Amino acid sequence: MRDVAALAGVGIKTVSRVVNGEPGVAPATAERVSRAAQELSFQVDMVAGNLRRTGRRTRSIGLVLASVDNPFAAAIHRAVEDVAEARGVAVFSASTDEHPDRERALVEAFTSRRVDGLILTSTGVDQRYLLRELEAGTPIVAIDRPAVGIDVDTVVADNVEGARHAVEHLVGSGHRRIAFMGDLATIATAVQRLEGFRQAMAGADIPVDESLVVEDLHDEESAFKAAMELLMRSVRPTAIFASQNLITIGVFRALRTLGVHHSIALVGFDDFSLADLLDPPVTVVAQDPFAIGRAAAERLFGRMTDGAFPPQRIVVPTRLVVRGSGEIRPPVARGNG
Amino acid sequence: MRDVAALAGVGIKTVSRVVNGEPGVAPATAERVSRAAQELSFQVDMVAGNLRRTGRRTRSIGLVLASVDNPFAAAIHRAVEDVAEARGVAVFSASTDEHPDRERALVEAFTSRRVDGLILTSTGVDQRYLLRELEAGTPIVAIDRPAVGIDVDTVVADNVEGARHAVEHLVGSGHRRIAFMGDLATIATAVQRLEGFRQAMAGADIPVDESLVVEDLHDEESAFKAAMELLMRSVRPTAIFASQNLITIGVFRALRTLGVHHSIALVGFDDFSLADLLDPPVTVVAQDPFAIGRAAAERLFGRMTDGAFPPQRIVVPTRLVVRGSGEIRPPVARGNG
DNA sequence: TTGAAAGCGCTAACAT
DNA sequence: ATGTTAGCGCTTTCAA
Repeated sequence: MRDVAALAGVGIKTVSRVVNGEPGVAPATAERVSRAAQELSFQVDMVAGNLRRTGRRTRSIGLVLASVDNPFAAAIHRAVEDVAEARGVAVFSASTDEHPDRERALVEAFTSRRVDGLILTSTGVDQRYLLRELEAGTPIVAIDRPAVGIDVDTVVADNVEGARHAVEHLVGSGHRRIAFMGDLATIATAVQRLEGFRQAMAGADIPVDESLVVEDLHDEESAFKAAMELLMRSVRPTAIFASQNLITIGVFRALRTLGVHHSIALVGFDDFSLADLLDPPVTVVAQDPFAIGRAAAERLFGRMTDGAFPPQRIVVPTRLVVRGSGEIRPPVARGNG
Repeated sequence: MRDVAALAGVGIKTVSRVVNGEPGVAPATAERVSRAAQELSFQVDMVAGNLRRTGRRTRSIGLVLASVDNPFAAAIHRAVEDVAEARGVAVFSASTDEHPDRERALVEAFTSRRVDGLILTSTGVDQRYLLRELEAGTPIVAIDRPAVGIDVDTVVADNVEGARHAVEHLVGSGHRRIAFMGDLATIATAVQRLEGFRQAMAGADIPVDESLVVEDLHDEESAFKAAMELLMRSVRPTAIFASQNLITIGVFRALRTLGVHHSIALVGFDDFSLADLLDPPVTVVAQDPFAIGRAAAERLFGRMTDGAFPPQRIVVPTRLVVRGSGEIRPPVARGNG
């Protein structure tokens, strides 16, 4: 920058003004500076600027996801990127794989790089370690799940309502023996979806058979095995509510493997690509990950300019997508099934 | 850091040594410093350190993808992250949507933040604007497609061979009227896959009917429409080779819509989730995006420690996954069909 | 093993 | 409209 200033015959601050598009430079001077910068193929060093910039901003944010390689998270990622890019902000991203230790390490990697804000999919244990950062003025937005022990903006799906809706849908088709297949109980959304399941059952005066409640699944494989086990019992469910993407697919594979995909109903939480082309097409409670990501990013940037109001909780609605698998009716009841 | 030094009663450099785990500090001193750091809840400011650090490293890299919201790119992303994380390096990521302008803007956003390296999915036009950065010592690795006009490490799939293999597979089932449905002709992989298609046809002495070669598709929608048009002609193909993920799905939807999914063969390039559960299950040439991402990241970090050998070209093999749709035989030929 | 001084390249604050 | 000076918080260099 010094060299550019020398070549253009101006002060260094003028160069700074020009390359940053700040006002208060005569067009002719600006032109001269631009030419000199071009000549020397000068590029600003934001790292140096970050050290002194107002508010100590680095124009970067950190995005902590369960895994970048996961369609739900990837859609959020894309939405966040689009909002950030429009503001000239770069995005660091990383994956926790649901490990609290990894979450902390990633957050520290980001905060030590002085990100201007953090969007976090919490692993659900305890986020009080973020208190200092929060007090220091770094905005934080929790997505998909609330953060524990800190009071921050939160953007989540209506997990309880969505799950209740799904189960009510099954009940409406006449099902009473409905199984719940859930994700890790450390994940807040998994717990909430189970709560929605219980609410729907209670609302229909159906006692929950706890042997039909399976938790701590996390991938296709474990869901497949659990569903196979469940479906090979003497008394099996007439419908299954799967609380997550990969679990839905694992359960679907089990239904197909046992040839009962046209006789046992299935509703999944979270939509997935090609669900409509399967046999039967899979009924799901669709989330809107783009809306979640966009809302989170907008909250985050909103906080940066005006941090003086209480944390908000934004609930993004879900939508039941009726496709077929969820409309299969139970076998005609004899007695009190 | 000054405060920590004061509290621990040591020099500032000693604090620096301790928090960075550098050798040459007496255990007792280190302990005292650690305690003081804890007390003041001190966290290093990497941004400040970046200004002076040897080699001007920032311990961050930039990853430019077609879109982070795309299963192929997301898998690459995850693999890159895992390699980087093990080295304490943070990853900036962003999406070009195949726009050269956006690519440049993103690359500049990253280089002005002084990333230690760049992994780039080029939009295929011209990457000579990276020459300066390259000469300045920033390692660059092109993934999925070569970069144009600069000589850098490159990690790609064996597009020509993979496509040829797919088409040979169709020819082996007796097909002669084989359609090619390709991505944007600006994308190098699309061109290479068409080349593989032509090689296979030439190898089997089958003249290519250019009316069956469709290019410039890019998403499900456009592929669906193009396939519908193709399949409603009086003389239609007996088999289709789809050169990309979303195109394969779009074509599949068209086959289903017209009820010809059991009579017209389909092979796709790039595997996708649930391909095995469709009716018929879809035969594909599977790529290995994790291997591509891992190889690219390892090349990148390799360059950082030893940049003195010529750029390498790493070709990650593909694999034909036979599932059903690609094994459908053509109707019995009468005459020279 | 430890510390003092210099300075990375920029931006802020304050002249002019 | 433009320039000057100080200093961001660290790491480097070099001396003790």
